[in-house]
Amino acid sequence: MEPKDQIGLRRANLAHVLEVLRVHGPHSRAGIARLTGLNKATSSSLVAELTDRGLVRLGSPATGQFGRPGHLVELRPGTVCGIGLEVNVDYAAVAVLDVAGTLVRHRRVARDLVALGPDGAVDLLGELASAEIAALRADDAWVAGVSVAVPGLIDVSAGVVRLAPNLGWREVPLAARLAERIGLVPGVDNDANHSALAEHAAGVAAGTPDLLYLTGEVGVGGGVISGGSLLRGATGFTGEVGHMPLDPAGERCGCGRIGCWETSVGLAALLRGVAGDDDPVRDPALDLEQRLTLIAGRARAGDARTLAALHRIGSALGVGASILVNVLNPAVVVLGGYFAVLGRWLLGPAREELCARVLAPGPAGCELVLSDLGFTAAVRGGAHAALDAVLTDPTTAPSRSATAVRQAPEQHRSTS
Amino acid sequence: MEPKDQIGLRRANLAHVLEVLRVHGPHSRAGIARLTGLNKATSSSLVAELTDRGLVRLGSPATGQFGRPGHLVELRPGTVCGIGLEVNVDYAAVAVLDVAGTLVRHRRVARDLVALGPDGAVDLLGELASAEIAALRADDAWVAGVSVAVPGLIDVSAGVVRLAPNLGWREVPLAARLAERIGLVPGVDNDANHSALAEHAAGVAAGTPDLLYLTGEVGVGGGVISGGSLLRGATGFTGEVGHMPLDPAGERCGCGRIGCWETSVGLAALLRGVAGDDDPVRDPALDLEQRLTLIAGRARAGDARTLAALHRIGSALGVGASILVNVLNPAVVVLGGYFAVLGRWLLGPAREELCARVLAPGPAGCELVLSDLGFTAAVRGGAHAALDAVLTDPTTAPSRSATAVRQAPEQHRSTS
DNA sequence: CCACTAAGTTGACTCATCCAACAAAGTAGG
DNA sequence: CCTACTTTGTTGGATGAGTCAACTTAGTGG
Repeated sequence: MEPKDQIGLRRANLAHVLEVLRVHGPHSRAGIARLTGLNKATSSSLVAELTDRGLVRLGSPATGQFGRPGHLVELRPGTVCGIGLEVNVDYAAVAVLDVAGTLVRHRRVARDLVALGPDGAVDLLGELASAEIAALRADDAWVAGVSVAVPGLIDVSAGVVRLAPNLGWREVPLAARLAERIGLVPGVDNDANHSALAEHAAGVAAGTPDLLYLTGEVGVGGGVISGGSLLRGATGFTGEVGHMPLDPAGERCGCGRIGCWETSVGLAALLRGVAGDDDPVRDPALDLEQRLTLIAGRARAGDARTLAALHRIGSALGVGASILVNVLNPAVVVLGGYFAVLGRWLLGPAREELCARVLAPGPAGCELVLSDLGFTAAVRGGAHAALDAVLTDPTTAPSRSATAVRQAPEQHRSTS
Repeated sequence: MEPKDQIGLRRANLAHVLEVLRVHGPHSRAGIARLTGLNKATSSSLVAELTDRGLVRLGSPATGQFGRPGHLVELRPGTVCGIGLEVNVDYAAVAVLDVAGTLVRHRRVARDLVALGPDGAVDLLGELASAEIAALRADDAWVAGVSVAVPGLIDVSAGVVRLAPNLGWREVPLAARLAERIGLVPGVDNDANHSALAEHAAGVAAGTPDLLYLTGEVGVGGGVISGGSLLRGATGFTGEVGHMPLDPAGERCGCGRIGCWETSVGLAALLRGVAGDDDPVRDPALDLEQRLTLIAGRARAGDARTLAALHRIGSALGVGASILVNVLNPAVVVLGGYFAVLGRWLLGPAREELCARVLAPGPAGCELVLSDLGFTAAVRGGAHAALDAVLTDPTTAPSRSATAVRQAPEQHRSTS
């Protein structure tokens, strides 16, 4: 990790320049030198190399007040991209982001993934990814990597899905299986972790070094970013917050235990709360978003039962979140999944409980916001995770001048 | 943080060598080169500089099997030391550790700190620290730093105790106040955080990059080390685990809320559980350790009430720990404070609940162990925190040859 | 006594950053 | 319109860290 070489030092400084551009936006080479603390000459040299690798470009001849105006250096859109994939219960998705953070492409296909099974899922994901990779290569862009979000317990280093209850998967070597289809080894991670990365990189909480992301789906998952990096834990299973035992007198959970947080804030609790057994919301022909639209409509119309249920869920959400806030002390808690869709009615009671229960003084512990990435957070996070490899080691991106001469004969290897 | 200079690179490599020696024990320069991936020549040069700074020394002429035997390089005891301080309700303590991790000195004085108040505490801590600093200077040792552990909410960067309920402190600028007495600015941190550092550096869980430390005192505190470094959170208030609301039908907590974890596993719960109103354990003349000895004696003797209470507490401990384990996924959970003293009776039921509730597959999530540092963990952790400055930047330690010539006239500045 | 092996040192070499001087490209004011 | 001023970006030389390869040193084993 720590550079030990001069070349490692160079790597770190290249990465540092990219980081500065990501955080502070376009700047002249002199400005970069000031921001990084490096010498002007070094800054120029670094920018030259990054330009050669297609990561930055010289933009508009900047707005100067005095003296010679500089040329702005900006992250170059379109040339170096990361691909994010997502599997979920009833859909799969793909997203392409470039280093500038712009969404190049996003596609989502509805499919019953449980019925397809792991084999079918690998086929589907492979197709989605291969199409994007081919399109990017045709565009002369370079693919920095691919990363897949899966709702379940993931062994990140091995690229294996250990357990994904909602998909019915167990011990699926997803990275290896996908690698056969797309020609490069993808990363695999939990969907909440990927979503947290997306929020950290580009969402409402962009740049916040300490944030907590909560997904509201069938289960409730958590992704934790602390000190600027994703918490992984000893075996990669952090953020399993759905089964916190919050009420010994509560209901039985799908996991077999009593009073798990999920039983009061999960999707099942929502449906149970707002709708009786023969309510149209439960129509199996409806998908998640249609149901949520229906519920939101009732809430907007002032339906008492709906509002009461949402209030109850909001409070329970606040109680559970307070535990996590006291343990992790994030600056922001981002609510994703269905929480974000119905957030308007959940946020009030949730904030009330949260603020009442957080021990840390000041308002710092109480910032609770809704994700603006909606259900796309996980895919986008995957793309960010894939891009992270280039952003921390820009030398992995191929040189566009030298390579053409020196590495041209080896092109086949890099495309394999 | 990241080195950007060659001199930053040098710093990082010096630190890397120290790290290797700390983790892998004494090695020859050639061995260090292999372990670090650096060149033999570089390794020699780095070791020479570290020797000059008093951080390492050449030890025994190593045990070789073939070829020329190397001289072992080892962390040098006694010359570069960190000082840890601790304030608690009924005692204050000081500990001195050297870079080799050996406890040079440990002293603990019983005192009613609540009665003394912040001013008295500053006096007492100042005396304890100054005595050690003077002794070390007389020994020609160099003090790398001082760090104080306080049971409460600490603003680490400002060195201010925001709130320490058990001490009755509020907004005490401890770092600044102590700096006046001892001539250097000490670090200040939460006692659980410091204890976690101690366990990470030298306790039962030494070297584990992901661990959770739980203190059993009047309150219950948590220190989290994840990915090899201490979790601090946005404002430095991580690990406030005592007030997790685990039972809506539970007892009222000192914080005013219902069913906090502390109400079932804190020291008050222990006393309530094992002893009636007029039980000798409640004799106000007894201090904590005497009470615990008494309780342990009864448990050993098979007293039914005591055993039942401990079993109940153990279970509650496991339930609460399971939440933290699911969120943080540590490899080890270390129990400190009174949990460690009575651990023999708590561990069984706690492990049972923990293993039943942890979602992560395999035995990884279930390792629950007792601290072997006992009530000294926090002070020791302070000393480790102080040493951390030198270990991450060895160039802060004064050169012993060049300094004698070049910096001799400036000696006064460095001792001020 | 002589191969053999591995440790540690030395001096030449590479390469990244720094430094200082300089050329370039604008603005402000007479 | 021209000149002083300010800031950008480049250039060539200096510093210094790490690498490499050859060499010396110091043991073991036959």
